[in-house]
Amino acid sequence: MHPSADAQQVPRRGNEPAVFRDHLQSQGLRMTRERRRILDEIFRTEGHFRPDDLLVRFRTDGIRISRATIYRTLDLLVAAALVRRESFPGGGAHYERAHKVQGHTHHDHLYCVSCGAIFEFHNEEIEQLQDEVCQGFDFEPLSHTHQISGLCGPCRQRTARARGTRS
Amino acid sequence: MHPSADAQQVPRRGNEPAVFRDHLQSQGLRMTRERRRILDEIFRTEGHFRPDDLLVRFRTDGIRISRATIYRTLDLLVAAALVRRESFPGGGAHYERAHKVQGHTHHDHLYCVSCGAIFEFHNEEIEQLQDEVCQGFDFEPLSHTHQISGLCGPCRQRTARARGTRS
DNA sequence: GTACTCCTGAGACTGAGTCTCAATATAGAT
DNA sequence: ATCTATATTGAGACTCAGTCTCAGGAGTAC
Repeated sequence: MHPSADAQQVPRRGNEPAVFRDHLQSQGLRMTRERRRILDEIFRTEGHFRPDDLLVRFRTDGIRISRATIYRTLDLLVAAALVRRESFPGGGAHYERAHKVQGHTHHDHLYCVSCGAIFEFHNEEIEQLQDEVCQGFDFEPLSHTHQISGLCGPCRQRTARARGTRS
Repeated sequence: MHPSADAQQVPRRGNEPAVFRDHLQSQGLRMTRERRRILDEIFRTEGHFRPDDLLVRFRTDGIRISRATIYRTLDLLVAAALVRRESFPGGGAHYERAHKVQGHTHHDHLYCVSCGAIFEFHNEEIEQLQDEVCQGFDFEPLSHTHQISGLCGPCRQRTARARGTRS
């Protein structure tokens, strides 16, 4: 890959409004006050959030932005690769800032199907293998969701015992 | 890990009813006609299915099993690691037979955020690294969801161009 | 067979996310 | 700065997956 091209591909931290504007323009879409406010709100805070969290925060601040607009804008931000969507079994979608932006790391999840516990992990080798897979498909990875479901320590012992005793 | 224990851990193909029964018994639950029929129906066919697909198939065969029972049973099958749950952005959950069972392989997904195209991939090295991650957490992996979202060929060119021209 | 509980079905219910459409705001041209 | 074409918004109705309730039915142990 071209190192110079790469430098342009990875948006700098703080550069999100320009990236978003470019994405919108490329599709003939407009940067509106609502879209800018939603973007600002997301990049003002860390961590996961749900669409309704944004709605509540805006309401609290006396800003009226409709639920429909929030959902529509989140779709655009995901398409622009600025925001990442994550969904856990049994819940609505969560969103978070994309971690392609310089200086961020990201994590994936272990999910216990029995008790619902969530653990975070990060493995650089897996990340690299993913990129190789994508190359093979002429696919540009923007984000990913990697959840391993299974049984954590305590739950595992219970289920393993039950399975082992009878066949 | 103990190789002998492993042989017991991996259910043999065709052994699903016994595995399910054991799981139920271990929780003080019962193997009912409905649960058995749902299990049979799932293991009679290959591929993904949605809960309502089962509902329709049963209706077609003149078997009345309620939606509630199907959902409840799917939860139990997931907990017993016989069935795997997969959810794509913007759609309800899909289920499929778990692939820990001998003689099956499984795949993960590339998902184009722009056009919605889905590609399947399988990478054995990633699988192994996952297992290592799980060991580090004292976590028994039963299934996983690994989706890479991004841009496929045509969509990628459009977005990459838009991002590259202005900064 | 009896009893103790778990299980099921029907449909009401919940909550996330989408759609509609009239009113409004944006980007670009003049 | 003004104008115009058209993208965008808000409010709420709507859809649909999935959950809950509860009265009647059915496993399982003895």
